[in-house]
Amino acid sequence: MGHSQEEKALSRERIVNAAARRIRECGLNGFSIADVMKDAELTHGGFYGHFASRAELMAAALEKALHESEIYEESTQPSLNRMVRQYLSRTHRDTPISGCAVSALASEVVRSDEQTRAIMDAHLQRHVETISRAVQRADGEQLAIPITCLMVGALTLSRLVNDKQFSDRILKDAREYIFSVAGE
Amino acid sequence: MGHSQEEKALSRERIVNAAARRIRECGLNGFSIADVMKDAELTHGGFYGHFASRAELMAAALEKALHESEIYEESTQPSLNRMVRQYLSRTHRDTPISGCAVSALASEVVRSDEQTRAIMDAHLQRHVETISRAVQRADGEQLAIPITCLMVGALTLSRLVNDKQFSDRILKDAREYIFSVAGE
DNA sequence: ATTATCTATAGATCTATAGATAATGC
DNA sequence: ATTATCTATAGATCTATAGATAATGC
Repeated sequence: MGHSQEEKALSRERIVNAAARRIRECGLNGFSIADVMKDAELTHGGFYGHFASRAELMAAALEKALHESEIYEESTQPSLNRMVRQYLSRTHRDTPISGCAVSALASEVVRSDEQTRAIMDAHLQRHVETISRAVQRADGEQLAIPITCLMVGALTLSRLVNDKQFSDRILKDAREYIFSVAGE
Repeated sequence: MGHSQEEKALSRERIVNAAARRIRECGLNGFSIADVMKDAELTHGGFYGHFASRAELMAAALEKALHESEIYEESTQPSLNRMVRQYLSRTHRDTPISGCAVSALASEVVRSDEQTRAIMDAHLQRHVETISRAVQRADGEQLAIPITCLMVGALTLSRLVNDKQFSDRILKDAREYIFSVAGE
């Protein structure tokens, strides 16, 4: 049963973490509040002690999910090569639950409410700027958007196809193409 | 009330057409059977005279939606320039309801059932081959996948951002980039 | 006493089905 | 007589709320 304020804060964090994984695993509408609360080891009735609505949780969960896949950008400026190798890896393809939320949710967020779109929009703009700085070419600004679109598109499509060989090829062709254009 | 077999076939076509638009407008789970039947000017109880389940409609609707955005590929071999100008146009961005179903649904289909994924998968492979033939370069085969990923990614992200200027820039940078690499 | 969480449920919505109705077509 | 469609509803599921319970913290 309910305990200290400190424990409540930890409960809230568990709820947000569980939801941040669920949205990438099941999509924005592929799970219920009861599912998330079960993941967080709480009962679903307790949810509204933490959030006023499902929409409020979704906003917090999307921020969390986007921030997780953004962490490496906050350290010292990463090289484009390293970012691309990580983003277009088989490991990333096979673990969407902890991976890039843009790839996992983009086509759904397009149809979502204003707040949800604004959160992903802001993330995307920061991401394009990170790529822009990482491109070691005079025309880096012109390349940043195409490279970002290519990375997101390639990861998404590699997850879509059933044929493992073709999926591997999507990742490989995309990686090598980016290296040939903006490699070091 | 119910009439001839010919009328039934027309009813079925109206249902599939309505669903093919709905999936692109609202996503795979953003509408009910009642919504589709209303669009088709029928009552929702009559649905199961045409389909055994919602899943059966979804398969037919996805095939239809993908086929619509594929029609230009069936005519005489189109030029890459023309395909790119149409795909990465503001018109296409602003009318997802009749546009490319891959961009509208990719991240949802990744999490969908085997049949749904297989339908989009097959379409994607045909699409990559069409692009491959349209690229007028010796290394066209290596370019086809990156160009496809870039096109899908750019359209999706252009629909995501709120800032119209930034959205226009995504389309423009992606178009010009493809032209610079594989233009005629 | 306050509050974090739990149990139980109201109200809305969705898929699928049952039975009625009004056309078709032998 | 058959069948395409309609009306009505059963059963499942989901969000949100109400009231009970068992901790905390003055």
